[in-house]
Amino acid sequence: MLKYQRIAEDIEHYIVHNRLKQGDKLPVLEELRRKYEVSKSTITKALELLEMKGIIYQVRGSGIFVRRHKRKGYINLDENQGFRSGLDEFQLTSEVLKLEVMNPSEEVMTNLSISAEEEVYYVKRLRFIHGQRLCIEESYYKKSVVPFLNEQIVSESIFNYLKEGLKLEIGFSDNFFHIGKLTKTEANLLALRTGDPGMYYESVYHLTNGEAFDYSKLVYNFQEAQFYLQINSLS
Amino acid sequence: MLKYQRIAEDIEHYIVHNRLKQGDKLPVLEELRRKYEVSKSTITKALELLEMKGIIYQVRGSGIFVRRHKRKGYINLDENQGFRSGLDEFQLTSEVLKLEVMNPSEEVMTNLSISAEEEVYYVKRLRFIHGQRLCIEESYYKKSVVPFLNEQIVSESIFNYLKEGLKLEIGFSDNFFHIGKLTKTEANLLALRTGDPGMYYESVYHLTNGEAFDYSKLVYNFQEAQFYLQINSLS
DNA sequence: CAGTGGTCTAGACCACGGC
DNA sequence: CCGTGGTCTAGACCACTGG
Repeated sequence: MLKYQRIAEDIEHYIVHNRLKQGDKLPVLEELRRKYEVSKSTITKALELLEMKGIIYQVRGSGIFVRRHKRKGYINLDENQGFRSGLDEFQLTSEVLKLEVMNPSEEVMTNLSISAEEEVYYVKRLRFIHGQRLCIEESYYKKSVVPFLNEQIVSESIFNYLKEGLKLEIGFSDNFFHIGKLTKTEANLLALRTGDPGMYYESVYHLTNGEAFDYSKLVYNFQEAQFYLQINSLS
Repeated sequence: MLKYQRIAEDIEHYIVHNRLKQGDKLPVLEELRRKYEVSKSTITKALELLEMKGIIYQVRGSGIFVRRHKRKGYINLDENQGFRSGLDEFQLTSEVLKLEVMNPSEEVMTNLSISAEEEVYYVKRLRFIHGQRLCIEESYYKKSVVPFLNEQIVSESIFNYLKEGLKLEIGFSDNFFHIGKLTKTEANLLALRTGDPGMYYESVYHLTNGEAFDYSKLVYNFQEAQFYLQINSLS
């Protein structure tokens, strides 16, 4: 593990452990530099990481402050699935509806940039949060990247398996969503009524080398799904 | 303007101007360094910025590549309002329903971290996209930060005024949303039916010094609203 | 004007990809 | 093995905040 990652982690732990609140001041840069015995740039890099994660903000001429404006019960879109699995705080379980190897449809071919010959795993799950129906999930994984899946893996956290088991390095994702009315089939699965509100969410996940390996389509239950998102300015 | 910002902008223009596509390779780091006559770290910083913005991705041992998986007609949540105003591509107009100075409600006090005495501007607008009703927006601006607003400013892009006119430096925002059914009042404004799907979106915008200055509540029309979001891994 | 964070440099060394 | 991006250092200088 790299120095700046270790330092970032340490500072994050420090914030959590000391129950620091929004706006609380952290030690100044020079002090951190002395504490960790690294160069200024390394500390800067660590703080930059924490800033991107929405954990702190830095004010020139003033100091480094804690950013903590989350609301309880909201799912963080950034750490959804592929990234920092912040869903641990939620009791998330799954019922596997389908698991098979297949050839991709046009839609899947487009989103994963593959040909009709390349096989994919198809996984359809019903996901529960605190025992309530949260969403229907249909995922397609490139078989060349994810060579094996079974009922057990798929009934737990797939992304955890991809990262811990297969050591896949996930780089970035493209996400699209809109609101609509549930079809009869969708409503049945979510124990709602036809025409009730639903959020339709699509993701394409890429490895660090840019290769797309997962295309997922989700339909969220309007009664259970609430999200939050921290955005930085990036001048 | 800083060196690394200027370089990042230049590279972005280069990508757009040469119509580079997803996966196209950019010149290698050393070449860019020579071209711009700066140190390696400065180029790295510029590329990091572009990476965060979702414009490129870098692969160690391989190169720098263009990332361009947007879908047309989707609103980018990152560059919504406060940030890179990418809404220019959409024909966005507003009808002002209300504009007044008032004392904050409990809800506004909490979200802006202010007391009951501190006055705020209240703006209610109906926003149109390509002439269609996109959303109802209710915004509260701290009067101490935004001392003046009038009908004309408010009928155009408020954030543009805040940045260009007032020279406010926006640092980050916290965003929350969920799905629900429209009330009668909401449905009337959006020309939909009571009980139709809607997306309820709340934002709190902060200056670079961490001070919250805008709390906004939006209700999106399910027929017009579709969003995208690029997420990076941030190990 | 002292304190604090931000930019930039030059250069050493490391880690990964692909031939 | 070589080319490529990533980390890290030490230090100079700059820009903003707040008393």
